[in-house]
Amino acid sequence: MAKRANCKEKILDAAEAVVMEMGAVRMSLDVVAKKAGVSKGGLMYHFSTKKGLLKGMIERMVRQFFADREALVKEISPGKGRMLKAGILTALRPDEKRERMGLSILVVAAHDPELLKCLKDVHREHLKDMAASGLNLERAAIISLASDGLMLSEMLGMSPYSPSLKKKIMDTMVMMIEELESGKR
Amino acid sequence: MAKRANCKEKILDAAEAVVMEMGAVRMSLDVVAKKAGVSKGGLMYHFSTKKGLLKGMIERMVRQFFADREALVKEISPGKGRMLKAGILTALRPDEKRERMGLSILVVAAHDPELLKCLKDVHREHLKDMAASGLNLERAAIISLASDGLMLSEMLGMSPYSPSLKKKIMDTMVMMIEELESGKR
DNA sequence: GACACTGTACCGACCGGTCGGTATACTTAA
DNA sequence: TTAAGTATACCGACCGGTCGGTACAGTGTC
Repeated sequence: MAKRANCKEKILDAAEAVVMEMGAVRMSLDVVAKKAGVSKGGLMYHFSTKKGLLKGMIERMVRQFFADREALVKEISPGKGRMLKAGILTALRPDEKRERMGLSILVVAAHDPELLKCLKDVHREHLKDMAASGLNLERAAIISLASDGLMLSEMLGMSPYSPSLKKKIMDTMVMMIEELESGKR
Repeated sequence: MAKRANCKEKILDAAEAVVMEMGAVRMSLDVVAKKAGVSKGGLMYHFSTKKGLLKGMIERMVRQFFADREALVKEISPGKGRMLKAGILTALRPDEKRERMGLSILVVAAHDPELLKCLKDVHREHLKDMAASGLNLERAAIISLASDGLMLSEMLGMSPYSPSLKKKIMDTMVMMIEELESGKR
């Protein structure tokens, strides 16, 4: 056969869809396989354990986040806070991809929290970038954390912010980064 | 008999401990019962379904958060940002109780996300308080979100911040609230 | 025939939930 | 005083079903 270079992607998509529709604890291999339109054997061929599937989910998520940020950063005028802005705008962009990203974190956290260590590495690098950017570290971290908080709250379905207020908050975040850039504090 | 007013509490403690030790998906009724030192039947007597147990977990968590904040707010000098400060300091106080609080959110999110709606209500009320406080709403929200972000990141084990940096970040948050109070911004 | 898969049947552990039963304390009323 | 009845708290065997994982016999393509 060999026509499926994207078979793994299809399975990963299915896994996210299952989590979205049925909840994190109900993401079993059988239902993911069915959703992806492959047999259980087929799924096991690509991901030999459930842990492998979970790992595949976060790794793809991280890859996708970096790719999206990469694409966005070009549209932002240069400055010390450019990367921070791009990160926030990427994480908070209101689309289904972003929603699925949160779900991936949730399933993995529920099943095998140690797999999230790779996200810790991502955050650590992010922190290093911030420290090197010349912005006030604590204040930059707070803005970055606020973005995480908003994303995570939405993923848990407990964000009380309307889309319009969310938009205003995002604008204010960008403004605060610019204040940091100008040293105004 | 009647000596056990705290039997439910004991079970809730056990449930949190199980999540902490074994992960959210492994929190089964059998192991919670064993951990609590009661039989399965005993557990089912107090919480007739798993959903009931989960509900008990978040409800206790919310109660505890408010009680702790209530106690803390008295120690903070009056001002428009008093409640916000107390909330942040309560959510971020580094102790085991706080750690367990995050875990409760995680299990519930994994098993039955709709039970988190009560947290949405809590946040909504919090937002109303902020709007009424006279502080700049977007900026106050950002600080509050940063506190959520830090707590949630820690709960997921993906916070890259050292305790000392975390402390500095918390201090900066308090400082920013005071800037907001003085209308400097 | 080697490779890249698919489909299905199956395993044992574990899941949430039920059920019949027990022990103890309190209430009632003959 | 005591026997009967009621309510509360708890036990643990058990049920049907689901889980992650295995085994293996195909199947179409190079």
